[in-house]
Amino acid sequence: MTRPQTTRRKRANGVESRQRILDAAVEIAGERGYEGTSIAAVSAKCGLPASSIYWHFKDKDDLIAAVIERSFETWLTALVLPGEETGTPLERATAMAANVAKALVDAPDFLRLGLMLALERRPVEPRGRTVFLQVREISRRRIGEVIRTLAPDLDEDAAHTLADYAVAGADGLFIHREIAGDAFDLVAMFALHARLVYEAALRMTARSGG
Amino acid sequence: MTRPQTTRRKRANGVESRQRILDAAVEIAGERGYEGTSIAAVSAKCGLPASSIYWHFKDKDDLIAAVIERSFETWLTALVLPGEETGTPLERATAMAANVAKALVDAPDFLRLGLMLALERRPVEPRGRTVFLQVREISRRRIGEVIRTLAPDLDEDAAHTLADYAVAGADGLFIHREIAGDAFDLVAMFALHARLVYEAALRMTARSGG
DNA sequence: CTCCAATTGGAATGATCGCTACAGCAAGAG
DNA sequence: CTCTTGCTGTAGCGATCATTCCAATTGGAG
Repeated sequence: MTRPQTTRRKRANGVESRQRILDAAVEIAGERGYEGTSIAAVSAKCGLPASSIYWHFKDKDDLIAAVIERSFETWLTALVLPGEETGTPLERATAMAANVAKALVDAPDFLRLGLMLALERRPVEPRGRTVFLQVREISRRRIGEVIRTLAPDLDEDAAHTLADYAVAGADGLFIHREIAGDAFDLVAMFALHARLVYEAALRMTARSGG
Repeated sequence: MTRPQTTRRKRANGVESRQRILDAAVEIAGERGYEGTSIAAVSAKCGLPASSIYWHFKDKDDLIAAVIERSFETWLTALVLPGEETGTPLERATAMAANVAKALVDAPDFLRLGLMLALERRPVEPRGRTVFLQVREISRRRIGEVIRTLAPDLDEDAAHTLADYAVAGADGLFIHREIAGDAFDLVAMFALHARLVYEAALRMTARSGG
């Protein structure tokens, strides 16, 4: 169990093979969904035999979960959050939304696959679906915090509702871009979305507070 | 070809069998997606042998397309559009959105399955996906017309953008309800969505027009 | 009755499914 | 050198896949 810290990882393939398998799997799963992702197809696409896939991953469910996890990390890496001294609160909110949209354009696999899994309701839930829903829930809470920061006088229910509305809108806009293609400017639409949510928060505050 | 108009449809099953097959198929397809819908599973659920399914439908793709078409008709039947003399334009818009949401709660299969198919990008596109995208495009145009009616001075680009935003929001809110369950009040959220879009249209009109 | 068309039942097709068993090979450790 | 570990290659397991074939069955038309 004492693993040697000297740089040994060169004898066959190892880490690189795992990446190749995940690369192939994310492509096929994004095309055909959970059930449509066959081990044989992944094997053919990455050039490694099925036994290698099963050496790296326990079973198909484990593979899909790993795909979700890695594509989420890829998306997180692509996501650059702006500094805090940018301008008005509205400008900061729209800039943040625009950066999320940019990351989604650069790394769409996470949300595409996650939404596919989220819409399915099979008797035994795939682990990848659970992972996605957890990440989604965390995002929802974070958006809720941002909303409460930007509109501190908003009551709890309204902030919760607006956070739900914000994530739902993000999902919907992403899907619309997946359908409509590059012609749909996701970054601009996310900025618009952020503005509408922000203005709604202001109006709701004024209504309940005054 | 001269089909007898006397009520003969009683000898084996015919029309009823077709409905039973579609009932089973919509349930399984809504659970497991396109690839996960096996003829054997549909056969087991509806009690009819596979040969009956293939007598009624050309192949699996034809079956899924029929499922989409019928669930769309079911949704259209559940959709009651309000009369035109209800109140302010805003009230009419929110009432319309609420009715769409109610129909989605009562008949969610169409949008659930349609979005599942829409997210997939398999090399040979299922006919059901094409059907769904066409219906969706028609809806988008209709929403654009409503927006132009409610905000006649809005320029064409802004109306188009808001129509995209409206359908995307509807999709996203629907998905959020599929994930969160009955605790998420889809009708109220659709009403809120309609209000935000409406107010955005007014603001955009004021900005460009004045 | 006979005949025909509409359905169903059941069995079978070859292909593909997820997954496993196991031998082979390359390289670091002793 | 040998031994172990990490990974690949081949073959194959039983199950299930979409689809087809064809022999019943059933009720209306003649």
